[in-house]
Amino acid sequence: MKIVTYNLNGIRARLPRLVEYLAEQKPDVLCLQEIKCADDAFPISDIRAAGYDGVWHGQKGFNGVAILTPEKPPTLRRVGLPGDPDDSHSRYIEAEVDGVVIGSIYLPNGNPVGTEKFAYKLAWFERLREHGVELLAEERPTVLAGDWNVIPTDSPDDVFSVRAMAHDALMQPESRAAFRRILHGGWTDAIRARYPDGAHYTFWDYTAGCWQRDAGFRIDHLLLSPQAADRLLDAGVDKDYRGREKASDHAPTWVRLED
DNA sequence: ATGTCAATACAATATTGA
Repeated sequence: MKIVTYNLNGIRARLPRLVEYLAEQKPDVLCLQEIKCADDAFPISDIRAAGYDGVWHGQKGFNGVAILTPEKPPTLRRVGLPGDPDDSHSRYIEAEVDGVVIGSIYLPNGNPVGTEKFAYKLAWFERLREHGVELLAEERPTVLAGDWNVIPTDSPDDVFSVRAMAHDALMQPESRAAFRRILHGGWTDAIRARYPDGAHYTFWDYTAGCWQRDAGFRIDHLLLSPQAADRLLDAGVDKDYRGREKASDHAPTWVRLED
């Protein structure tokens, strides 16, 4: 079972990449982020024409998440993260696929540091941790997949330049502590479980020739519950999609679980 | 600081968010 997370950076602008990915990789579950479209603008007919269906939580202009599956849509469990009824951002959707619980996450970027945006990021992180505790209590195979907007460590395996990114919200001690606190609650970072070392970047900025000089970092993560981690066969990044025409700035990142 | 991009408001460019 191949479960993928892919921050599209605009589903309409990226429709050729999306359809191509479905045809070439045939994921069993595809979690999307930054679809950047309202619910009624979601291109479901194109997705159905590609043999997939889905559930989505859109928003005009920015944010927006979805979960796609072959043939029929997954069983929707939740739209939006609990804990703040005033949160208007579309950043979380949760569904069940073949007995596996899947959350598609678009965690707030949080830049610039020291503003309300950074405070919102940390608050959202904590709400996600609390929801994760509820999910773990179910003791089921569960995957929280998405753009977590956090670079876990200073290692060159996680970030091309500590100096260049030092003041970014993705690298702040508070962001990392929030991520670690979730991991320490019992979740497994799939890429690092499969590959303790080695650069597995998932994002390369459009500016400054970052892709051409491999100036990337690792922010798209799949966190596994113990019941999912027991079934982990492989994990990786489909890096070549970043180098294609009209590419997203993220690459699809995936796990394969034993059926 | 950006060698960039997408979406929006608006009507050719500026703003926002990344």
